[in-house]
Amino acid sequence: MFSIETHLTEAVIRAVKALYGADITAAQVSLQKTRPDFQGHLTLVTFPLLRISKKKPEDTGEDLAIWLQEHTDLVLTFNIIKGFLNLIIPPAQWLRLLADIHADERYGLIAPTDDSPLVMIEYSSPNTNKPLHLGHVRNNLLGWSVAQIAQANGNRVVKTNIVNDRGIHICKSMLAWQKYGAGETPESSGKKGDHLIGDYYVAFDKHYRAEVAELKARLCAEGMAEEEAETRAKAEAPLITEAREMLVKWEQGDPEVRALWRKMNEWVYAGFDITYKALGVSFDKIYYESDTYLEGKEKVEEGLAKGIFQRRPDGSVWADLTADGLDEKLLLRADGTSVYMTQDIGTAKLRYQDYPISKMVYVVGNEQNYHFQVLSLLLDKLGFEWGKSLVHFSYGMVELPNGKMKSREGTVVDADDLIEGMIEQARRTMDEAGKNADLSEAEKQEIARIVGLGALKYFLLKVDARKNMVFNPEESIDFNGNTGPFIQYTYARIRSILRKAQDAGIALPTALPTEVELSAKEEALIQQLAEFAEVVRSAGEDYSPSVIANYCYELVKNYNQFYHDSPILREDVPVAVRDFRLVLSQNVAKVVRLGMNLLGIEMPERM
RNA sequence: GGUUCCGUAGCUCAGUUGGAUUAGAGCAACGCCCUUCUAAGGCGUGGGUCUUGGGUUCGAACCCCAACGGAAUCACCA
Repeated sequence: MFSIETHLTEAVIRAVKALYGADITAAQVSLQKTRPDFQGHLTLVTFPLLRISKKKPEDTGEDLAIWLQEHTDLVLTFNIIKGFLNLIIPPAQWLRLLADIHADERYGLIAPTDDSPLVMIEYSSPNTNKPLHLGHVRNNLLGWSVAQIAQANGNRVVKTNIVNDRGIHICKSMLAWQKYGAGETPESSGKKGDHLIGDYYVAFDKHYRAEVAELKARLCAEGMAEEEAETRAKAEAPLITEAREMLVKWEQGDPEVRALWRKMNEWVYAGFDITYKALGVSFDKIYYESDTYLEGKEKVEEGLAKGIFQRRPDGSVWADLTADGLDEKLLLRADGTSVYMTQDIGTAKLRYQDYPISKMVYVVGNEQNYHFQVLSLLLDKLGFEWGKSLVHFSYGMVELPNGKMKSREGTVVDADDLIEGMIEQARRTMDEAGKNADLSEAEKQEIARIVGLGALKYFLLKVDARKNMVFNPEESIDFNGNTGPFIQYTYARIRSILRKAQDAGIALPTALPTEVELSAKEEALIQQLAEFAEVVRSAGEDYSPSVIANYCYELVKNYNQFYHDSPILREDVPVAVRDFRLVLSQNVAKVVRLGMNLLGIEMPERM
């Protein structure tokens, strides 16, 4: 693919050789986009070259500029401000660049081949005792997007999900359902399965706390100190005791408990599937902790035999990571049961058996940074090739204006409610604008879905993933300004123009006119379009959907300015100009769509 | 206390292989622009000691050191 920057960089290297007799590398050529307040497209910063030229910045710039003008067709004119050589690229180069972009339906994206590296991306990984909330939504959208971006950079991608389907938390829901459920099912109640299970998790907590309060009061009355009474009550309340007994039965494979567990998990999965589908995310392979939690033991035993791990007198197994600057880490309890870390080792083992993974990416919140630091070391010690280079894609929390979401305080933002609310809001905005009168109800609803989800997804993905972010439920998510709908709207407008052109019998030119005068805005738009390839590359390198989001916004913002003062289909526009503008618009739409699709955001043809 | 991350406009956020006098958007506030390709748009006004203090250099929001403020983590929970 033709790139003005690449050619210019090479030319500068030759110029420095010719003028000053020195060999420099591409890395030493500081070429950047010219700032908007100056004349030019690209700027060569000559300060770093002064040591070579042994001349003043102005003279060095002039030497180089004149050489470039004489020996290449890349420089029309130039201006120099101190160490900044601003280059104006001839229009023919921009037209050539646009023609290249126009010819490539998937400009900027690299298609994977059978030999491409295999990247496995783990995301979502929910517990099965309650429905998904806003924090999970951020995880799911980031995971999906990171997978799309990895693929766009020429990797084969396997999306995976490890479902935490076992443990005391599920037993709590199961127990509460047995006690207070009266046989309620998703069918009988009309509730989504995950919400039904979540309700019983809450019910457990409510009754448990009542028991604790009662028990504590009795113990205090018997003369026990308050603090001790509270600890005792929490540990010995009948409900928690029963839940623990249930977990033991589960581990023993008690048929009745297992059957209930299977039934209730199925309800949850059915509920999750609806949410996943609404979010537009999916997985290539799903792992369940009930299948993997025993697998890690074998690996730990192996490490023990190799002398990587140590067994203590009580029988527990530890990894000593003090040499790596970390602590000692428990891998097996004294009774031989596994812990979280053991499970992750087991899961890694299974994945390695299933796929020839070259890189593993875990999309998991930043509260687990330490865990993944340890996991990386352990997997490496155990001989997993990708262990050392595993990527913990560590993202920040979604907070409310008053701080964290707390289920106790009922401030958890439910994923399903949020999605539904966004779609409804999109529909209202749409109906008020009244541009949808000729559409069928189904079409209206489909656009509302695309726009509502676009708003939600863009809102969560435009922010740097590493950072904690704030979501204000009162203000809700905007549809104006730097938002998904703003970008979708621009796309829909372009599509509308293209439809109108077609209706008027104007064929979209396959080849660009060669003789067109370009405005500065138009040249800048082509330049920006061309940058998409580099943006995708950089988003892939940094695992950063927000880079794509911000690029799309900037592109669309600039297009809107162009749109505002450049007529396209009006009578007085010369044919060559009209054709050029149609092609430019079409390619802006194309690139924006490709970019937004990498975020999992769909683009409406109308809105 | 140790480790990691963060601190940019009233609010939410861009801006890191250091670059140009005047640090950008959006929201909120206040103006202007629809008989003209979709006004979910465009244009404008006001709003900042880039937490603070040192250092590195031709040049620092960005790199280094320290302080202050906030978050996460340092579980035989997952």
